[in-house]
Amino acid sequence: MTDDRRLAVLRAIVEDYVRTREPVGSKALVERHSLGVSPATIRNDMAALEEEGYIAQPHTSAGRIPTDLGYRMFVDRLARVKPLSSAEKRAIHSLLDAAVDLDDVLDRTVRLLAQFTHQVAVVQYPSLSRSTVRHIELVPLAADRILVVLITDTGRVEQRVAEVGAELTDQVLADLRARLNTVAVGAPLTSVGTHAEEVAATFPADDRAAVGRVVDALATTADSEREERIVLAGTANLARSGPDFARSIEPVLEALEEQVVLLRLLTDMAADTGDVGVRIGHETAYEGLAETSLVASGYGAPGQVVARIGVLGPTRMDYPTTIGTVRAVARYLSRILAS
Amino acid sequence: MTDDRRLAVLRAIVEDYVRTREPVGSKALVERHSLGVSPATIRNDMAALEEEGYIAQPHTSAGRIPTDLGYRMFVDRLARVKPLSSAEKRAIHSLLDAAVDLDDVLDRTVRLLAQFTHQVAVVQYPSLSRSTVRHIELVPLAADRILVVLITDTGRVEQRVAEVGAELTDQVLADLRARLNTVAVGAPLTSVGTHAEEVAATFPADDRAAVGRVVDALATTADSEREERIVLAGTANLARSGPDFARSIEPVLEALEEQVVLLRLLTDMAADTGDVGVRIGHETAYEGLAETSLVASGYGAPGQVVARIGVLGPTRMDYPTTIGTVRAVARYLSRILAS
DNA sequence: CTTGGCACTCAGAGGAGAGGAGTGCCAGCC
DNA sequence: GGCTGGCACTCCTCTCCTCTGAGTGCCAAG
Repeated sequence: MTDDRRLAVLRAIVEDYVRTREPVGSKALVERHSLGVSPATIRNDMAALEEEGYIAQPHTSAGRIPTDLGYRMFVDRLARVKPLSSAEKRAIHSLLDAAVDLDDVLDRTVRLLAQFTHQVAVVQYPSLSRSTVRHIELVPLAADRILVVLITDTGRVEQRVAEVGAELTDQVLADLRARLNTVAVGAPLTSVGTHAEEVAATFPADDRAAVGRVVDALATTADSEREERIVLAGTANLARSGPDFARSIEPVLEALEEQVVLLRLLTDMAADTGDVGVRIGHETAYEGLAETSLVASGYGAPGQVVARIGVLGPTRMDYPTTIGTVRAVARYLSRILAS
Repeated sequence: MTDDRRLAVLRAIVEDYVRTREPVGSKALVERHSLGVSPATIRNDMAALEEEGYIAQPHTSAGRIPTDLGYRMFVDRLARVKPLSSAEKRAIHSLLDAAVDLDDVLDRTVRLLAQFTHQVAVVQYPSLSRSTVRHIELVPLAADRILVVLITDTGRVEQRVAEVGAELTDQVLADLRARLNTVAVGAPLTSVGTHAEEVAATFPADDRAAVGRVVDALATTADSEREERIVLAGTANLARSGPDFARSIEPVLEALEEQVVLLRLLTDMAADTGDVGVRIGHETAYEGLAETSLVASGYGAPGQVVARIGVLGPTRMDYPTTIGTVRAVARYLSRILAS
């Protein structure tokens, strides 16, 4: 028994199961794939694959189903990523090029991804922690209310209103604005807090308190942890995934609302490399996603991942196409943002 | 047969059905509610109620189920709105008071509403069309890119980047900013476009094109139609609604993604009055929501609805508590925003 | 108008049985 | 040694059937 054939069998099982959603048996396998051997031989291979944990039987006298490990093997060694159709490529171009700002780009992207993959799409906003400051603006709304606006190099615009007990003259405000920008522009957001406090310290005691409030607001705005955001689309696709997945949909919806879970997952994977990563079933280490896989990729400047996009669906998804789509969309998104 | 009793029967049917999710029969009715008559009498009433379209039978030899019309009657004439528990009131206070800005307030509100009602909660952002301008800010990002920020009296902050072909000197920009604010502050957003164009026309021809770009960006930002936003929470509650509702969940999720549908619904109802309104089943006039009801209320200054919040759930929901909750949360939200 | 009685209907539960897909194993063959 | 056909076995699934019981509509009497 050659190892090659056993892997071919595994691949065939995964492909057939993904297509039919039914356990696949030895006879059906030889019929659909030209493996050149008899069902009995395949049965031996299957027994071995089961022994090694790549496939499993729902019950005796049923065909085999890939396990998480089986999918893992498939993804790592057997799958050949499918490129996008040219119609899809055109759709990406025409849709994303028409976007007017960051919000719009990400919104269109996530919808596109959901539509292409027929699954739930996730887009993470460019992480504040890896961004640098492009500009800080202070806008007086009333004598004692200042709107603090923070603009990053990735195009994100964050704002917050600071209630500054005392009054701040336009003079002081202009001064503060100028100095903040001098110090902070180009610096990573993570350092904004300390930079800003240093600036605040140089102000006369009279204004110290009010300036402090403004600086606090700026610091919270720049606090990356709190401000991680994600956008979803295609949740209805979950319900369309078929009756076999119906049970799982509630916990998945829950996980989607608990954005924390998703964020941690996205951050964990593909943190290292910018390319597409896959988390299969239990690998997500989250109970609610035990029957779900996440295909995600970083995006941003080459070699510098600013955030991630991904697709969430049943473990029995079509990995080759999904991976291809996620990769293509991530690349195009990166290109758009770079311009 | 008195009309009173027939209505009492209808109320009993609705209440029991909502509680048990099973068709309710004449015998069970007299047992659970002290109606003082025999099952046979009730049967006559039920036949009449069915004749009038308030209840229906899933099949012969099953109990009765309220129709949309039955629920409508229940809501309009039979239900007594249930006030919030004091624990819930405390929860509202402690949670919403801790919010830091509009985004945060609405986010907390929608989560709260979902948690209280165990259904899908919707919050619409304060409509731009009914807001007035509090401030306009122009921030140069680069020589030819201007960030246009628009702040409304309802606390919304909208921004957009304008690519202004030519360069704009700080001088011109400051001038433009000052004049725009002079003209637009306090004016309704709907008039911002025309105001801004008038201002632009007064600039020297050299800058006219660049200024025009900025003004365009401002106008789109103020374009209310495009910028209606809603926030959702509790979609997982849909899946928790029980197996009888499982079929309906996919179209509902779809409707939720098609925010347009929801927006139209919200706008249509309670447009007139600020109080709680209810759309039941087919009354939503949207196929996907045929088995769903929407309970919504306006919020904002008294008599002046700036936007709406609501709850979406199976037609067989507990209307008295849901209405009570939505009303209470809407009122509290209004109070928070007024301060 | 209300009521008890009664015949009738029909969904749903439960069980029996047939069918069939799929398996594991073994003995023979290349 | 690996491959193959044959074969007995397992057990899920589907279908059909029956039976039960809740619930009804109607009627005649109170």
